[in-house]
Amino acid sequence: MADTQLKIAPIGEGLSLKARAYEALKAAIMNMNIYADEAELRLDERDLSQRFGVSRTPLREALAQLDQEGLVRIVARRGIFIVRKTKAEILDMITVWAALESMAARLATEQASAEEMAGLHSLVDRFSQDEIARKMGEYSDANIKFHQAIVGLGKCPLIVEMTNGLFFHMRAIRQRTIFEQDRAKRSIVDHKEIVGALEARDTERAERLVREHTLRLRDHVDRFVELD
Amino acid sequence: MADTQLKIAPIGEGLSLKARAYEALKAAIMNMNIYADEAELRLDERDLSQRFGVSRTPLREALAQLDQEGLVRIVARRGIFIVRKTKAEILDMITVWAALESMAARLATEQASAEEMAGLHSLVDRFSQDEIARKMGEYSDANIKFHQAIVGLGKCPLIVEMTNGLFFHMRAIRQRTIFEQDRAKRSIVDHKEIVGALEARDTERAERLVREHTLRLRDHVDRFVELD
DNA sequence: TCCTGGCGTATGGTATACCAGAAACCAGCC
DNA sequence: GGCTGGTTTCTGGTATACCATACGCCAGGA
Repeated sequence: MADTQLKIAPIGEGLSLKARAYEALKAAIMNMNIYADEAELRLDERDLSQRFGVSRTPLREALAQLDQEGLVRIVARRGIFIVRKTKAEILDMITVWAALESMAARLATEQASAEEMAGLHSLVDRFSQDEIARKMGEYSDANIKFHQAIVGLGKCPLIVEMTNGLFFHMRAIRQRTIFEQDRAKRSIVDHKEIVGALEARDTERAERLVREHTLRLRDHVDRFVELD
Repeated sequence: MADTQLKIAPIGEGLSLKARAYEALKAAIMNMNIYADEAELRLDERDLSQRFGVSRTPLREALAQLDQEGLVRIVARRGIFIVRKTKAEILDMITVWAALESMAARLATEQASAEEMAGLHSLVDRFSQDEIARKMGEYSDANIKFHQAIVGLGKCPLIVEMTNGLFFHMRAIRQRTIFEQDRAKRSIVDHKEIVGALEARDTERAERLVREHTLRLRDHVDRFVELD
């Protein structure tokens, strides 16, 4: 299996301009704090096409895709606007997330190997409670990684894809760190319980714990996060 | 509240060519039995643009959208192909459906009014068991309507939107009537139980019944439907 | 001062021409 | 006869010019 084959270097990026524009725009929107008051929520096709150095055509296709995904809204002859999710929409996304991840947990108890479970276990252990206070910043990422890991163990590509979309939209909110804050402590406990249920192959319990955990986050956001 | 206002007729279709092309293509694909052996799965931009009487630009945007939704697959310099879902993908869609609808049922027990529940009840009663044998053709539609009704009662627009997308993809398979067939009888019983749990506001039970009902369909498809 | 209507401008929508790569086809050599 | 190389053609990708409309500006009149 040694590389007797000649591996040609990837000359171009290999991606279409549309795809590159899409990724660039997505990244740009993600790295922008769209909830800041002074945020410029309006985009201009011609301006962007100049800055990217491509024509409007591939750019428009990329924007159309972002529009369909709900990141921007294109209004004919008015402009293209970066979408600020309403609180209700955020809550709905968390609800769907709960539904999908709990189903993934259910599947994981039937599909995942012992090794995969072990990997999950270590992911939780790495963040023992006392570390949290110091690593609060990192926690949010680790938290998402944990949930994505569970989703992955469900072995259902569609669920993975859909939750990735949801997580992306959430990242915009993450700026408002209130999101987890003093929920971190509780989360760790929840996560340990969840891993326990998964490893015990307790389907019903794993599903229930995951659902309740995420729905609790939903209630938390509902009560303490102010958007709109 | 009488109409003292002058209601102006909608002069044009009001829709962009892109939107119209999208709808037309979607309808065309839906009405086509893409699983027939002789089905022409290849589309041509130039040919379509001539037949629709619009230029390639709006057509391409419509196709790009269909591509993103998974109805077609665009391959650079190769062609545009109508997608035949694999069996694994169908099963995954049913799994997600189960996850979303069971969550909707959960929400419905908390959100839906008594009147709405009654509406659901009548929907089931209209299809008593003995009628089924005769109306087998209609059953599939009624079945989907029932499930959509439950999803609607959850009052979560995102779940509604997502399940609609899933149902659309399923319709292509419906041709192969095996889908329900001798499951109709069992379905009616299940549906009545589900309505019962919803009306009793038994959150956990409603969720469980809906999930199990749909996962049973999943297993049925897994065992008896042959695709690919 | 405020309303009104014309008109210019900005912006997304559409049409069209051209580009580049892949596949099919064909001629020619071994 | 079959493989090889070029060449043609078909197809999606990209660039660009033009179109149509929503909005703002401004002059004019009540």
